[in-house]
Amino acid sequence: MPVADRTYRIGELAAQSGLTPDALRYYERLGLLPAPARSPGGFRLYSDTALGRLRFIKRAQLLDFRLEEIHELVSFNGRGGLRRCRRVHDLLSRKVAELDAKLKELTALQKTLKETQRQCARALTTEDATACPVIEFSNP
Amino acid sequence: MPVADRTYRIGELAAQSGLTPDALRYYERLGLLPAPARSPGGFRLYSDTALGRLRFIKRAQLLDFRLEEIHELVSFNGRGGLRRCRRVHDLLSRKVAELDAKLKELTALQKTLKETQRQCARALTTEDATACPVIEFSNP
DNA sequence: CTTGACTCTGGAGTGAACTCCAGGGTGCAT
DNA sequence: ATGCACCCTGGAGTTCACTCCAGAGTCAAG
Repeated sequence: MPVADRTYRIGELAAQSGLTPDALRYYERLGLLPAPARSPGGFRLYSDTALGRLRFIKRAQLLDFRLEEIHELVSFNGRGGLRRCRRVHDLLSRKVAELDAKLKELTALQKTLKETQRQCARALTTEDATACPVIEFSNP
Repeated sequence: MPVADRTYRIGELAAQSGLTPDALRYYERLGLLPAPARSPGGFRLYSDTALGRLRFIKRAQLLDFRLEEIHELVSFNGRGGLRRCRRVHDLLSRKVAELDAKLKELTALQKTLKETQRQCARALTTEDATACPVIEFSNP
């Protein structure tokens, strides 16, 4: 699955992942990103598995997991026993429920938003500022 | 549309809106919430239009508007002219696009999440921790 | 009136997730 | 061998959206 079997220095990995070197070091401090190999001179040398981990982190963040929760998720490695499994299960359940609710809400809001934006665009083309919708799309 | 034509003190409005008095005063400082009438002694006296505004703010927050952006939205009152209208339009366009992307991503993630959670639940009922999925749901 | 719950202001503090910095060292190309 | 871009560490600083606080005042009920 790896694209190539090479190593990255921190700046390169940062660029690949859309983060900054500082953010990567920060993740390492938090235990989210395993401490990578080092060059003789002390530079971090990442393999592309690190890239996978970073993608995972970003996706989890999109799901509104906080970094601490993500840490719990990634530090589960199959050797945590049932207690850990239960913890993971609970985290996921809660997130699934939250996400369901959020998706519903967002989908509804998106409709209103689009409608408002359309009105706004029309006001713009007719150059009639008074037709610009008063932004208080506070329906239900 | 108002439920009743009465006034609320800050604690009451806070309770109604699920916020805290501190948060309401904070919003007022930011210009998100118009400065309300005051009692002779200096207490804030809100009408229920404030409640509408607060609901608006919460919805906008759900849409990932930051408070500063929300401020831009609510300070548009139809008397800002076309420039303002354009600004609002741009904000909305950007948000609509962002939200489209986010919804797509979230919907996809939700599927993976549910699948993972299901596996996890099965591991739990069979008491087989090794069947607990390694949480690295980092597909595409 | 007194009491107790509530409110006022201005400013400091919090947590999350970074970001920036100084004062150094590394490494590769020329 | 000398630039020059990059990297190191530890710690301080930033932004966002609040939250907490002290010290003082308000107000409705009993």
